[in-house]
Order: sequence, then structure tokens, then C-alpha cells
Amino acid sequence: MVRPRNFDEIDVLRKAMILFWTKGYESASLNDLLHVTGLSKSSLYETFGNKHDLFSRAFDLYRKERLSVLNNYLSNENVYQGIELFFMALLNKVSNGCMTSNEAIELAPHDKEFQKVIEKDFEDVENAFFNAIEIGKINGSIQSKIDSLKLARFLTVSLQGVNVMVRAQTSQNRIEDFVSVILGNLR
Amino acid sequence: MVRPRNFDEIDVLRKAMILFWTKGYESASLNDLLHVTGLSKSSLYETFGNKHDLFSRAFDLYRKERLSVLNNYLSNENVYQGIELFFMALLNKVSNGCMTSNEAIELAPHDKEFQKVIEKDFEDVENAFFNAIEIGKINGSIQSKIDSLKLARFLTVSLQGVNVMVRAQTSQNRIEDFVSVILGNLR
DNA sequence: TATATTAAGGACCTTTCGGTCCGGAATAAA
DNA sequence: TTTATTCCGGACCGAAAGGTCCTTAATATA
Repeated sequence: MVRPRNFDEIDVLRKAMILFWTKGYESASLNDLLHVTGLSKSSLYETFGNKHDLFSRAFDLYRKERLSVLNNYLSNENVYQGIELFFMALLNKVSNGCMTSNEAIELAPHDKEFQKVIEKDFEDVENAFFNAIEIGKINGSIQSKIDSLKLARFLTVSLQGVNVMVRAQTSQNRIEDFVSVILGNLR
Repeated sequence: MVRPRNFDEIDVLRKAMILFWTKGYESASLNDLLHVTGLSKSSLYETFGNKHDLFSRAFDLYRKERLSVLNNYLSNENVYQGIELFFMALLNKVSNGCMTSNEAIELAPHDKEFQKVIEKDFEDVENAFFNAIEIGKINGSIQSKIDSLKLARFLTVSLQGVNVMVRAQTSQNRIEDFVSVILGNLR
């Protein structure tokens, strides 16, 4: 009765997400999106509404996947090591930084809706760090005497700093020194 | 013999700078620029060339003025206090964050020329911190045993993190906790 | 007062932007 | 085979983008 979709919505979303991640919301044009997803303009609009809605869904996908990656690192029994590996992984690949940082700067000041989404993302990251730190303090892999919430917030904001530097492709040494001081606060 | 300029170039530049700072390079349209500077299109083009050149000069002005503000704080004999006051000042005003952070994210990945400018800016900030820390270690206002270069880099990257959070208008508490951990590394 | 320079205003240009709509081909199930 | 749905391509739209150019008015100096 029906002709089914011959593209996978999540696949398309992921391709759009990577483009938004790389170029930002404004600079990613509709033509770019069509080219990268391989869809026709009519299909894209029928499926996702408009550019704003598409971005919104792509950003949700990003946050979901990124949080799952973070939690993966933080599930390391040695929490210190988990955090170390997480930060190291940010350095060792050519990267677009973090989409949340990017949009915190591009969209948050001018779009209250996205500002809330970004704030939610910060909370999620902060909570993930917090829970891991609490576990680490119990099992001894985190020896810092700093309050866990403060530490979690410290890591959350530090992460944004790293992301700016990674995206700006600043010298590797600068970031490595930064990370080493971060880690020094954990034990 | 000549009719002199009846606008001040630096004034105009500063107005353009604030607009670029607020909206970013791409999102600041020519009409916005004309409106904010009060110039006519022809005058603006005759004086500054094109949008890219205008931005370039506005960004230079920003870096110059910001570095001078930083050095002002760092000239405090109590270097610890100087750094504390500098970070506190970032929190206590409604802010667009730091233009360097903003453009590190918007332009650096796609414009090698600006990437160099931004890298230079990071170096300037890092050096300013480094020199102040060295002085602080001598006069006792900085008691940390961490290597001065590492500390300087730590502060430079931390600054970017704060700027992201400030621009995203995240909760004040989160940033304050972050800053308190930063300062804990200094003594 | 004549001259040289700058300002402002606006007409005009091309290109690209996001977005809408329609017609025809493809394809599955009834 | 009919029917319903989806896909694609392209025509089309108004608005706004950055940028050029020309005319006219203003003004300081020689």
C-alpha cells in the first residue's frame, strides 16, 4: 500500500549533525545540508520541517551520543583514570570541539529555547561527573578533598575550555599542560 | 583645502567591534553595521574596505584593549588578588563572553589567517599570566608549587571555559565554584 | 571665492538565503 | 492492476546578503 522510506532517518540526522557541528547553525546552508544528506529539498522539508527543527533534532542526537560516550569513560572502576582517558581522547583526534560549546557561543545568547537546552546539557555533564566522583571517593580512586559538586563543576567548565582550544587548533602543549593541572586536582 | 572626517575612526571601530562581539562575524550584517556606526555604506566601504577587513581591525582593537585590562589587574602587587579580581569581574557583569573565544569557535577552524591571530592572542594572555605568576612567586603572593608555565596555561584555558559559560548565561553558582577551584591552584 | 576632499543617500547589481509547490516516477500492499 | 504513499527534481518565491557606483551637499584651506 505504501512506498516505504528508502533512507534511514537517524543516518540522515547524524549527517546533518556533523555538518552543524563543523560549520555551526547559521553557516550550514540548506544546500550544504542537502549535499551532505543526499536528500532532495522536498524530502528534507517533509521529514524534518524546517532548518531550525532539523537542527534541534540533530543537536538532541549529539547530546545523547556524547553523554553516552562520557558515561562510558566514567564507568571505569578507576574513576581518575576514566577522567584522564576522557580528556586525553579529546586531544588525540582532529576535532570540531564540542557542539555544545559551539552553540553555547553561537545560539545561546540569542535564543532562549536553546539556552535552556544547553543549560540542561551542562547539568547532565555535571551530574555524570558528580556521580563518578562520589564513587571514586568511596573506592579510593579519587583522593581529592575538594567538595564533589565543586569538582564536578570544575571539570564541566574545564571541558568547555578544552573544547575552545581544540577547535581553535591551538598548540597541543598548551592543552596538555592544562589537562595535567586539571588532573592534579583529582588526587 | 580638504574637508576633514567628521567621525572618529576609533569610535566607529569600537562600535563595530561591540556588534561583532555580540553577534559574531557572520550574523552581524552590513545593515547592522551601518545602523550601529551611523555611517553610510559608501563611507564605511571607503574607510575600511570590506566587511572582512573591518572585522579584522575591530578584532585587533578588541585584543589590544582586553590585554590592557588584563595587565591592569595583573599589575596588582598581590598577584593572587589580581587574578581573583580579574575572574570575578568576568562574572559580575552581563557579558558577551570573550570575543577571542567566540571567534576561536566561529572562525578559527575555517580561516587560517584568523587562526593565527587567535593563537597569538592566546600566547599574549599566557605570557601576561606567566610574568605575573613569576613575580607573585617572588613576592610570596603566589605560593603554588606548580610550574609557572603550566599555571599560566591553566589560567589561559580556564578563561576560555569561563567565557563559554558566561556567554551561555549558565548558573552563576556553577561558574563561581569553578573559579574557586581555579584559585585554589594558585596558593 | 575657488578648489579639493569627504560625507550621505540611494539606485543598482549578483548571489545566496530559507522556504513552497507541483508533477512525475517509483514502489509497496490490497 | 489499482491505490496510496514516498521520493526526487526543478521551477519559483521574496527577502536579505555583500558590494559597487554615481550624484549631490557640505566644508576647510589656499
